[in-house]
Amino acid sequence: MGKIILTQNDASKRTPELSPKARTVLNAAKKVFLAHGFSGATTDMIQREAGVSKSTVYAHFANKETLFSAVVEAECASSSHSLSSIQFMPGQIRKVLLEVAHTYLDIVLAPSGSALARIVIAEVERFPQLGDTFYAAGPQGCIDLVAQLIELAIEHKEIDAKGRTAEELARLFVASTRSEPQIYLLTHPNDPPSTKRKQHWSELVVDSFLMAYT
Amino acid sequence: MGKIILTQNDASKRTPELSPKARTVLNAAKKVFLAHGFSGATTDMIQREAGVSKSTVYAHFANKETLFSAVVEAECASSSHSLSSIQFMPGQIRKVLLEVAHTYLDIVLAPSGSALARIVIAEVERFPQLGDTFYAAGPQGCIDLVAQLIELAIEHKEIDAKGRTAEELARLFVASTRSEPQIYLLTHPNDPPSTKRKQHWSELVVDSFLMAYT
DNA sequence: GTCTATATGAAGATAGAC
DNA sequence: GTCTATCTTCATATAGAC
Repeated sequence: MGKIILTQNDASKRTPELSPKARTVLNAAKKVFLAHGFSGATTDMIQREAGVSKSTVYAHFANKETLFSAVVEAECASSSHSLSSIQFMPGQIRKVLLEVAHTYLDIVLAPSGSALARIVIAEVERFPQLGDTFYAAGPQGCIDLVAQLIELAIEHKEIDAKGRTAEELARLFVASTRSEPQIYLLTHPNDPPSTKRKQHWSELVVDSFLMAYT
Repeated sequence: MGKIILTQNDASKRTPELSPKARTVLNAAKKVFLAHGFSGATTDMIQREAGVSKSTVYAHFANKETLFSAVVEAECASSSHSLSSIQFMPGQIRKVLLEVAHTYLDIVLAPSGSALARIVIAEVERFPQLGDTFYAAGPQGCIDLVAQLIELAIEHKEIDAKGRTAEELARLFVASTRSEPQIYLLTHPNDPPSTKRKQHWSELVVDSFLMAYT
């Protein structure tokens, strides 16, 4: 938990010097970039959305690339926040894993989550470091959390790793949870899954995982 | 098997009237679009790559959008071809599933496979039908194959579906296989997984699946 | 059908006044 | 710092000759 609070401090300390106008520009840029991607977005759109002039944008951010990176990094930092509150509960491993699956799917499948994945995947060759930032904050962050939960469950004899490491099991669990709903949404932006579908998928994943490793 | 041959016929019949010049343009466009995406690619690049003039491009394809769609559809049609040769073998379910996993990962993680996924994900809002085409040819095509294999395995008592349908199990298996290596590669284009890593992941996925459903 | 040359429009970035 | 007006570049698409 201490770790989690430190992460939050890092995030808010990363951009403490942003003036109100700069924040207005950043919020407008977030909206425009998430909706249209890097190439599809224009500085005119951002300028209009922010209600400022073109040169105000360039007064606070050197160019379009800098602004894009700032938007993506801010989104990555804030996106997986809701996962950090999940805690291990003895004797409730199924319930805990279901909560992880629900929460992670809610992040990944939210409009902002899928838009973030879409623009990072689209632009990672132009902005290589954004791939690291996204993967670390998203998939790897969730894997680390689940690995900790699984280690505790192994100690409590609620999970039998069958010779695998907790990290391997976590990687498999998180991948299974995310994969199918995410690729479907990324290829069908106008057909988001219903709550019922998300629940059904989470149960399939968790029950299959526990059948293998109990 | 008859079904597979029909699919091949459809694919080759879809563009039978393409003149040599048009095919030259299409191949050049494939190379340029897969490397730079839709917005990043310019008709100048395609023109130069094909060794023709600008108006030759427009003589065969109405505009940049039409050319892009043609490229993506051709790639989708040809990409998952190697999966179709996999057949059920009694008493060898682990071996068969490992072969599916290896083959599917080879497709998904190949340079052309990941580039295809990248540009479809990036441009699906501009070209909604390409999302359908990609998902049907890729993930869903693999799910259908695995569902058939699992049905046969259930008949042979090599798999116990535990109340689930073969389609659900196939969806889970295919998703687990693809997810982690794919999202890693899509966010780290210059760090493709080694053969050893692919093999290790395939074994983790297949063994976990069989532990749950045997 | 194919080429060269060009029209047209859009978008990133800047100059100069306040 | 902020604005209006403009510069410059570049990409799609077309016109007209062969």
